This record gives sequence, C-alpha cells and structure tokens, in this order.
Amino acid sequence: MTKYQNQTRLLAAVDCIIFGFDGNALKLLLVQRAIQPEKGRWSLMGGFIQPAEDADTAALRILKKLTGLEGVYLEQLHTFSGPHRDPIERTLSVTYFALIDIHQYEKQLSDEYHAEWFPLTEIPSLIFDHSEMVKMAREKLRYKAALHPLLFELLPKKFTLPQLQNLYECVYDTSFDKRNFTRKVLSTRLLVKQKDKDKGSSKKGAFFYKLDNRHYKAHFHSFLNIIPNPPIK
Amino acid sequence: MTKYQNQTRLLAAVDCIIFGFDGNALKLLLVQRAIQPEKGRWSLMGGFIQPAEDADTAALRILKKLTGLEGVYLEQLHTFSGPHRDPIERTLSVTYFALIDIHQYEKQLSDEYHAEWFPLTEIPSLIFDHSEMVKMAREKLRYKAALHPLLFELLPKKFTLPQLQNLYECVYDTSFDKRNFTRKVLSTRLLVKQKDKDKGSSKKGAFFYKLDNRHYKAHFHSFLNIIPNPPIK
DNA sequence: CAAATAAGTGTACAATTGACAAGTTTTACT
DNA sequence: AGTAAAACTTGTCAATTGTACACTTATTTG
Repeated sequence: MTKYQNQTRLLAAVDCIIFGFDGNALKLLLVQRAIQPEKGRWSLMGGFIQPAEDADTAALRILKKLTGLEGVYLEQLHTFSGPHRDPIERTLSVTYFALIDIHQYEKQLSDEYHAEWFPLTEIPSLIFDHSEMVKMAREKLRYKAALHPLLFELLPKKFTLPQLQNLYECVYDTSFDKRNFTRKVLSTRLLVKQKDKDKGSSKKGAFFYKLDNRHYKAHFHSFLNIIPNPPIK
Repeated sequence: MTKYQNQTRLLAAVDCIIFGFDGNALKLLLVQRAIQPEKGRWSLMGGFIQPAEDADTAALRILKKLTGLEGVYLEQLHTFSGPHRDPIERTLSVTYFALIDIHQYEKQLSDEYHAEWFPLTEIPSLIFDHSEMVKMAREKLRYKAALHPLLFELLPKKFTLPQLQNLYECVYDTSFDKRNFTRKVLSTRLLVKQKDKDKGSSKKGAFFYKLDNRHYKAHFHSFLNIIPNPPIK
C-alpha cells in the first residue's frame, strides 16, 4: 500500500537523563557531544532511533553503550518536539530517565564518550533543550520517589539505613528524623537486615540491608509517603 | 549546515485519549477512521504533527477540530514507537489524554468525524495499538486522580457533591462512604458552596459547588488520597 | 581506659482516617 | 391534608498514623 501523502518526515532520537548517587550527592551523567552542531558541549547521552527499534530499545542500547550496564531502571519521561529544538534539522526527542548504581558504572567506564558525572548543583550549560529535560526529570524523580521505592535503584545491592536516609535527604534537599525515617522504611517490610555491617563510615558500623525482591516487585505501586506532611497553612 | 547523514526519517503523529463523564459512566470519545488503512474502524482521534507545530500544539489543534473546545485539560501521556505499529509506514505517536466536560462538547458536536462516546466498559476493537494507549490512559487517570484534583475537569462548572462522588466511584469502580467522602473533599478547601441547588436528581435537591480556582491552581500538586488505604495483608 | 563517633532505639501527644446511622427537605400520591 | 418515598446532609468514637523529641550502645583510637 502507498505511503501517507503530503506529510513531512522527521528524525526521532532518544535522550537519557541518567542519575547516580555517590553517597554524598545526586549526580547526572553527561557526555561531550561528538558531532556537529554544538560539538564538544555537554549534553545528555542520546542517539537516533534505528529502523528496527522502538524507543525503549534505543534507550537501552544507548545506555548500554555508554555504561556497559543492562537491567537498569529506565522509564520513559516525556517527548520533546519543538520544531526548532535542533537547529540542523527537525528532530523529536523521546526522553528516558535512568537510575543506576554509580559504583557499578565506575567499573565499566569507557572513555569513549567523554562522559562525566556532575552533581545536580553544578550542571553545566547544556545543548538544545536538554536543561529543560533535566529539570523535568528531577521533578519526576522527586514526585515518584515519594510514592514508590524507586531510590533503591541508586544504591548498591547491600546498603545501610544511614546511606538510604542520606539519599532521601539529597533528593529532597532536607533532613529527616532518624527514628521516624527508620520506622517508616522498615514498616514497608521491603528491607531485609543482613548479618554484616558497613564499617566504612563509623566506628560502630551500620548493618547492611537488602531489598526483598519479591516484596519489591509486588508492592512497588503501594509504597508510602516519605515526605513529611507540611504544616497546615 | 548540512543535515544528519544516514538516518531514516519517520512520521510523527499525536493521538488523543478523550475522557468524558455523563453522570453515570466514564466515556471515551472515538472516531471512525477516515483514511486507509483501516478506514471505517474505530480509532482515537489523531493526526500528523505539522511542520510548524510541537506535539502539544498539534494535540490542541486536533482536540479543537473534533470538539470545538479550547482550554481543556490536556496532558502528554506516552510515546508509542513500535517500528510496525502502522503497517503503511513507520509512524511514531505521541499520545495525550484529555478530560472534557461532556455537556459542553455536546453543544459543539460536529458530525464531520463520525465521533461517538463509548462507555469504558464497551470500547470496540481499535486500530493499531490504540487499545494499549487507552489502557495506559485509564491507569494514569486512576493514578493521578487519587493524588490531584483532576476529575473536576470532567464536571460542569457547577456540580454537586453526589455528582462528584459518583464520578470518583466510576473511576475507581467502587463505592465510598458518603460522610467520609464529603469530609475529605471539603477538607481541601477547594470547593465553594453555592446558594442554589440542583433539583434534577432528588426531591430535596443537592447544593451546587464551584471550584475555588485560586486554590485549585495553587494546590493542584498537594491534593489528597481519595482512595481508602487497602487493608493490610 | 577514656574519649570520640555514628548507629540504634521508644514514648507520648496530635492529627487523620475509617466505621457507622439518624434526621431533613421536598415532592407526589392517596 | 397527611403520609410515604427519595435523596441529601450531618457527627461521633475508636483505631491508626504521624510527629516531636534524647539517651544508650558498639567500636576504634589515642
């Protein structure tokens, strides 16, 4: 059958907003753009969707290419479609946000893409509309992490409660009461206490926990509000 | 500057999942497809993104074309990008979901598109991946309406508490306790009681309410959980 | 063995949620 | 005119959840 008439075709790309957490700060993985225009400027990792791929597949491919990782948390965020967002040629971008364990990445780091982790407080100026994409991704991360046990994806398989609390405090740029925080996360029954401790950050050491993966999958949609209720105005 | 080399271009469309509520059931506005392939089958209202448009603009245009309405609630949902989702030619679809006051629509109805409202329980077989789009839109509606005062968009400017409760009961396919429901929605301070009553559905009549638009915009992100907490397993 | 460091733990009060039923207004019918 | 019917409106109490708040414990180092 014949093609659709009188319509313009355009390029379709994916761009990935990749979050990591190094124990102290939330970070974003950016690359130096390898092609014109804007070659050399910082940008999100992206690429064109190939003929046999859907956007999810393209995002997975690109993420694997950059980090070597598979099986990471990846979620479609938003599609950016301004007619002039790429000055060379009309390109629509389907954005994804990814959460990775930054330590796994370090092992597999490839220099090929001139990639670098930037703390969210020090994001450089980005090409095109990538800053807007990052902004939206941050908002979605905060939104979603308040309702679902998402942030575990940023931690190693074994983590401690102080690490977890620190991560939440970074994401929400606030601090929580230790006792209330512990009680809340443990009440989900999602965490399994291990026998060993992390001695890295204190003399006493903090017990490791692991996710209970059965519960994790089953209860992903019914987590709880980590954010304390704001005082009534 | 020269175009990107060795990349394939494709068509980009938008498709709108349009919800309405007639007082008894949630409905979806579908059209009979006017072009080949699949001409005559039921489908979501959609169209190609034009050269000067971004996807939001295209969705607004298409919604206006079909319903005559402007200023309706419209939100980008998801982008569908399977390489073979349209058998004629690769087409990527950015989907939007819209909430409209079904009564406003009826006044402006145009027969041009062979549009019809279908109760969500009686959706016919749809072309391409449109059924999947509808499924995702329903899930998002339920998800989001539990957290934000979204469903007011489906009601007339003046509505009654029983109407509102009925709408929530339709969306969640359940029933709520009247007293608790009333207390919850009134506690948001989003509703302003009117002096007049709707005598349409009872002898006593139910007071009309209006949204307090200042509060509505300001507190959209901090609504409350309408869904009762599920019993602990 | 004393000091330093960070981890771990409990209680009381306040706010919210959930279960539950009787009274009110109006119309229509006898 | 009085009564029955229909649907709207409203309140209380118990249970749960959220919040504020401070001391003890384990371990290492000097």
